[in-house]
Amino acid sequence: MTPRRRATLRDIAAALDLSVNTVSRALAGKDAVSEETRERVRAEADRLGYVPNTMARSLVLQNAMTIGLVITNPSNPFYARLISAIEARGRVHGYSLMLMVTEDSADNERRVAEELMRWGVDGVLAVPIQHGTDHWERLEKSGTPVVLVNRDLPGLDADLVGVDYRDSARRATELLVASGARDLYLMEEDLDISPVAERVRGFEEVLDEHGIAVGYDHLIRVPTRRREASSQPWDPIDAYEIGRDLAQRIRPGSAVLAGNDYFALGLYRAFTEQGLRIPDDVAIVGHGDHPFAAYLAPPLTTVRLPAAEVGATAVDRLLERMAMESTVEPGVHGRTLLPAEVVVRASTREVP
Amino acid sequence: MTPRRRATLRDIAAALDLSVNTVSRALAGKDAVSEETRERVRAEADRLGYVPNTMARSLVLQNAMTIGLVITNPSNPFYARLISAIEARGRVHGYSLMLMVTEDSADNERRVAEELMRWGVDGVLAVPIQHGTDHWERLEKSGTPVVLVNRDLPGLDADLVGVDYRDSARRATELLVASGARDLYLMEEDLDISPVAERVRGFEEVLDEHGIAVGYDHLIRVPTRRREASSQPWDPIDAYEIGRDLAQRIRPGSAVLAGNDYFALGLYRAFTEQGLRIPDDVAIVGHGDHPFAAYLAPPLTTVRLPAAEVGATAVDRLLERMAMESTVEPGVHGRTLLPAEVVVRASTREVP
DNA sequence: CTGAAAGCGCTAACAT
DNA sequence: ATGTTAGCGCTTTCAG
Repeated sequence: MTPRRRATLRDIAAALDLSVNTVSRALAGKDAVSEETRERVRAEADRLGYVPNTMARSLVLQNAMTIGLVITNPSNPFYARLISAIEARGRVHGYSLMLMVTEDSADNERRVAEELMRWGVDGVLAVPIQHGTDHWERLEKSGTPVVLVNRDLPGLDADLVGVDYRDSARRATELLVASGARDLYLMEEDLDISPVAERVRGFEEVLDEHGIAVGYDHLIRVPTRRREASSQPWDPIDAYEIGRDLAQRIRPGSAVLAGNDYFALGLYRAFTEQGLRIPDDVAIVGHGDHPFAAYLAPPLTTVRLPAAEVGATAVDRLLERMAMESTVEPGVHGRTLLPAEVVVRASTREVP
Repeated sequence: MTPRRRATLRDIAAALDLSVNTVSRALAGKDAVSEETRERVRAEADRLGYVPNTMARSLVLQNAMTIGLVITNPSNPFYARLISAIEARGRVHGYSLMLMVTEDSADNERRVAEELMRWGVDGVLAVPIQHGTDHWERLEKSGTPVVLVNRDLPGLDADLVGVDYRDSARRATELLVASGARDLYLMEEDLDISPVAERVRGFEEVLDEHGIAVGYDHLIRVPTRRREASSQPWDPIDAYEIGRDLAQRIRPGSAVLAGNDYFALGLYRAFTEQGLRIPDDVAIVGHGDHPFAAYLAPPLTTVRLPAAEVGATAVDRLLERMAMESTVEPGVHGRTLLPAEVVVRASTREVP
């Protein structure tokens, strides 16, 4: 099989003794072409296995029909679902997806932002790390709208579509307090990102409202492991080790709100090993509602994140921005926070 | 901020009163340019925020510097890790990733194959479904090499990089037999794909070698749920329901080999609820070594899949094919199966 | 060392 | 209804 060159409009034109232009219009379904010609063109295109060249088309049309997605780690189930949702919604509108993975590295992020510029993608969806805004600004200034997803980036004037983590933390904390917990812990990844900050805020607000003192050790930051590419997003081992210490000094009827279900997983093991009963001795609430959450013993109460909605909404927002083109006025960017739902299962005590 | 047009070579040339050509060579680092000119060009490019236009470049160079990745579902943790690994390895070689999601739909697969042709990607990595080979063949015939990943596709003359599931099933089954199980079940998704077929083969081979009869009901096919986009890859509920029935008729000292860890998860709950003890009454082995596996009670014995290696190897193989270009001889495609490792934990009985 | 010309494959004026 | 011309941004002969 000779890997032959792809057929072009010119090939069709030559075979039919027409101009390239006519062939183009015939195939594009424009009006100024006789039905007969159109048919002949279609037939010849079929015969030649003609496939339009998107790059050439994009070059002249000045639109890439592509959106860039910058994500930290596809192995995080939330981001995996986000990718699916974004790809699906993009395709509906005829857009292809260029995927860039940063692994939470600042260098990577700069590099991929640059690469996206080179490609001239029509818009960018990004889960940003917290190291500088200039590469995103350059993108925006060159006319490529950027929509932040899940994580906010203070200092950058861009749209955001995310989850209302402050509210989810509030509701989870309320649940814990209502079920009798007076000794509450919040376990979060030691990363300076808005979802963590928002959850801390919601958590502390509720404790404050109930007049519950927040001790210096009630905010547990789990050190972020250096992770290799394609690794798991979090390793429950960290939470497990912390949980073992915690089990020693924890008082009966306390509770832990975990920033993700993997932490909860580690805590389950740590507490169980130490003879603590869930939820009688310690109540636990996770975040993410990963598939395993409902199957733990006891089933984990957790916060279900609206991944599909966030993805679809982010694409829609980006499309709106793209439609606005040059008419972008600074300062009008919106933040959309979608509500998360607390799924009550058996790792929390009944509310009387 | 006026979303100004991106600066082009021509802008630089005009500003410096040079030809576009000279600017191009200066920036490309070609020799035939004086150091002084080169410096001036660089400075002006910087000043203008010049970013080369990859599309234009690709159009003339006839290479897209892009590889297409066609995957069924990013929410499958194995595929999520594959995506990371492929993206990382591709980037090392200067390639960007165009991601297409099929959700195991034949229509989607045809559509994305077509789209990849339009883009003129330099190569394609695909986790294929089992519905026709012609769209992949068209890709190959147009000069775009295709490397199959994880799943084989009989009838298509293409390279494959995957996991040696027959071997993993063999080893898992051997372990089960060695630990005393005589009543063995294999639980697999009801999908006609090579990984399942290979595991069935390995499973039956070993039983056969040990003179253990395989009953008609020892191969449990779990019906594939119609799943929405961005959903979980498998819902443990299916395995749970089947497990409840199974618990009724299972004999002491039996064992189940599950095609994925989610099935194992459902079985854990079903068996535990029915008062069966793991591994004493039933031993269980999963596939995937998902993060939760080590944290179940008891910790799950499972097969760890070499996702990162498969991804990296697939990219390397694709790059080799791309280098061969037109010198492709049919029939020389290779199948590379990477070994998986059985991680023995506590859901299987000790081997005496 | 630099420039002029041609062309990648396609679309959009502007003819005819 | 069809053809001609021009050009998207870049690289590559080939001259000078």
